[in-house]
Amino acid sequence: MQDACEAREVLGIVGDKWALLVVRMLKDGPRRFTELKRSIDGISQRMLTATLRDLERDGIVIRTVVEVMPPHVSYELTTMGRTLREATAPLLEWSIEHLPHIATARAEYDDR
Amino acid sequence: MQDACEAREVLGIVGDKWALLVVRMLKDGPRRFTELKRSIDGISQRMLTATLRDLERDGIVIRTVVEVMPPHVSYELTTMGRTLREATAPLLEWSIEHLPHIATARAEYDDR
DNA sequence: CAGAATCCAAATTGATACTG
DNA sequence: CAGTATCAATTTGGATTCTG
Repeated sequence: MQDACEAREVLGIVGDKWALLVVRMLKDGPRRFTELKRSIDGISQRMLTATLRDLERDGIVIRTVVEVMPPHVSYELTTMGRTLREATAPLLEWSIEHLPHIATARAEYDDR
Repeated sequence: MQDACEAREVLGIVGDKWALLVVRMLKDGPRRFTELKRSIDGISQRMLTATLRDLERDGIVIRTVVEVMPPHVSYELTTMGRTLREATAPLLEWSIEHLPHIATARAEYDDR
């Protein structure tokens, strides 16, 4: 299993509780910190900050300070970030297709 | 963002630290508990048990007690489990392709 | 607005020992 | 072999307060 190492590394990125949610929010272009905060239900500003910094560190998002009045901070996907987003698309489709089935399986399992 | 809910649910499955690693180990057919334990480096037997139970509960793996001597327990992917495995394949390819780039980005970031 | 810093509660996890 | 049970340690995360 020579690629087990790769699999684990990528899990450090996508396995993060919020990372893929943030990537998804950025798929249609740049978003501001507050926009992200508002649109990702339940995320604290602490976690959003941490998630964004990790993604920035990994070269998946770019952080830009926009010097208008009032100034704000904009985040957008890098080229690599967009390829990541594309690579996760099948997973989202899978979830939309199978989640009902999973709910059923789970309910049956819990009945026993 | 009407599918945010789906995205979050699926993260509850794939976002698990070990789940995808287990699914990957099962891609070529059934494996026994101990085989999985050995081949997934660093997993404790506690975590393997918990991960397998979650996957079983969600209808992604099947647990079978094999009544030979000595008896053992076999795990294999369900049909749905195999579709999940296929849906995660692009992500693995992505990781193999981009991980070096991520390492670079990370190193540069940390230098500052 | 976009964070940083601090504090604290809760959830995860590993190590270990035990069992049918 | 394939777990379960328990405990301790670490991590994680939320709430809150403060700042350029």
